[in-house]
Amino acid sequence: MRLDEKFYLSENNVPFKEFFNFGMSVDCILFGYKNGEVRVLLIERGADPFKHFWALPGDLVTADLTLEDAASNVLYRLTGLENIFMEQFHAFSEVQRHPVGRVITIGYYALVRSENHKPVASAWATESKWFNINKLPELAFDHKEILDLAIGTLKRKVRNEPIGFELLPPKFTLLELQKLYEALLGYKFDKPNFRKKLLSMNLLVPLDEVQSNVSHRPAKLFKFDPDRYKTLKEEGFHFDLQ
Amino acid sequence: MRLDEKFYLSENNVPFKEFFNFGMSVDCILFGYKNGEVRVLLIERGADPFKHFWALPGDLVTADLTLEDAASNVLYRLTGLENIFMEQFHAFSEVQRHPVGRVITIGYYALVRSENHKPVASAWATESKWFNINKLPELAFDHKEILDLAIGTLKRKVRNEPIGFELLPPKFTLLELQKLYEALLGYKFDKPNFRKKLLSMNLLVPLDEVQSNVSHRPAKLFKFDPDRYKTLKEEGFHFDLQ
DNA sequence: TCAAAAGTGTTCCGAATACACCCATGC
DNA sequence: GCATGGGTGTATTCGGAACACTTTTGA
Repeated sequence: MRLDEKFYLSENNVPFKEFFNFGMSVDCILFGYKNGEVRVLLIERGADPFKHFWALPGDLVTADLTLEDAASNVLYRLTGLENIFMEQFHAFSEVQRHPVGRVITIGYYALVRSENHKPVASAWATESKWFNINKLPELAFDHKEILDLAIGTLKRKVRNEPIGFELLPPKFTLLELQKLYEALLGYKFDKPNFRKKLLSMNLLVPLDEVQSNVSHRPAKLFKFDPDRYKTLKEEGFHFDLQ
Repeated sequence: MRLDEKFYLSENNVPFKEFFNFGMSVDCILFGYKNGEVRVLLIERGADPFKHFWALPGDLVTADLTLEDAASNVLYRLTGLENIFMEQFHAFSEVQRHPVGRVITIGYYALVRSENHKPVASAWATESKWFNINKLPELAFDHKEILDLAIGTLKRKVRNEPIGFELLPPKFTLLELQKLYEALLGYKFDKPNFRKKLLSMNLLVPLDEVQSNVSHRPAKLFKFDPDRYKTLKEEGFHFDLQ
C-alpha cells in the first residue's frame, strides 16, 4: 500500500518527498576475547574519505533491508559467520558527522568466539585486525565516540545479562569464565566466591568432560544453558554480577 | 566539506546518491504518573494514514536537525515544556512499517511530572490524552510494538538508575516514592525496608518541610540530589532496586 | 617433589526480610 | 477516641566477602 503523497505534508506544508533524503548506515562493534584480553575488530579503510584510517566495519543500508539485515550482512562479509549475537545500541545523528551527506548510523555491538573464525578481507577494507579495547588507534569519522559508547554498553550489559558466554567457546571452565569477567569489568573476583555465585544461579550445566593437556589438575567443563535462563527470567530471576 | 561523489560507490558500484532516499522520524513515549497510575500521552491523528487512530507523538526529521533536536521539538510542541528527561531506546526499521515510504523511526522515552503541564493541541493531532499503560487503545502504524518496548525499557531502567524521580514533583514523601515504584514495577515493597534502603543510598535530601492539609501525621518531604548521584556513581555505586 | 590450578569448607559481616510497635494529625 | 498514614526498632535470615585449606595433575 502506497498512499497518495498529498496526504503527507508536514506542519509547515513541506512536501513529503523533501524528507526522503537521508542516508542510513550501520556500524558494527565486533567484540572478541583471547588470552585474557577483550578485543574489537577494526578495518583499515580502502577508500576516501579517511582512506588508510582504522574504522568500524559498517555499510550504507539499501532500501530493501532492515537495519538488522544490514548489520548481519556486514558481520557475515567480515567474518564468514552467520547468527552472530548482535544488538542495536544507539543511533548517531550529528548533522555533520559524515563528510559527504546526511548519514545517520545505527550502532550494533556483536560478540564472537574469537577462535571460531578468520576475519576476511573485502572490497571496502584493505585489512581487518583485532585491537585490545584498551589500546585503540585513531579512528575515522565519529567512530571513537561510537566505539566508546559500545564499550560502555557492553560493560553494563554483561553485568545484567548472561551474554558473556558468547565470547567463550561452548565448553569452558569456571576460571576461564572468571578471567573473562575480570577482563570485561576491570577488577578481580575471589575464586571460591565466584564459583559459588555462578553455580548457585543454575545457569551452567556441568559436562562429563575435563580439560586435557594441562600441567595441573584438569578443570571440569561447563556449558551455558540458555533455556534455563529463559525459564528463570520468566520466574523473575535477574542475572547480576557486581 | 562535501566530497566528490565518485568516491562513494558501494561494493556493487551503486551510485552513492541512490542510498539517500530514507525518511527519518522520531516517536516519543511520554510517561507520566498520577494517582498511583503510570500513564503515557497519546495523540489522535488528524490526517491519513490512520486518521482518527491513537498514535505516539512523533514527526519526520528535517535535514538540519539531530534526532535529539527533533524529539525535543515534538515534546515541546506537545507539552510546552523544554528540557524534559528523554532517552533514545531503539530504531525501528521494518521495510513496510510506514505505508508511504521507507521511514526509519527512532524511539525516545521521556518522563514528566504530570502536574506540571497541560498537553496542547497541534496541527498533527486533533487531541492528546493520557492513558494508563495497562489500558491502551489500538494504535496506528507499528506503534504498539514501539510502546511495548518503551515500557519494557522503562521498567528495566527504573530499577538500575534513579530516574523515577523525574515522574514526581521536586518535593515528595517517601511513601509517594514507594507507590511510584510499586506502580512502575508491579509489586509491593515493605514500608520500613523501602525507607531504610532508599535513605541508606544517600541520594535523598530531607527538607525542613512537611506535608500540609493531610488528615494524618504529615510526612517529611525530600528531594533527589542529582549531584550526589553523580559523585556516588563515579565511586562505583550502582543504584539498584529489586 | 614441586608448581599450578582445581576445588571445598568455614567464619564473619552486612544487607534484606519480616515483623511489631509507637507517633502525629484531622475529624 | 479513632482512623490514617508517618515513622522507628528489632530479631532473623541470607548472601557475599575473606581466607584457609585439600586435591589432582604434569613435569
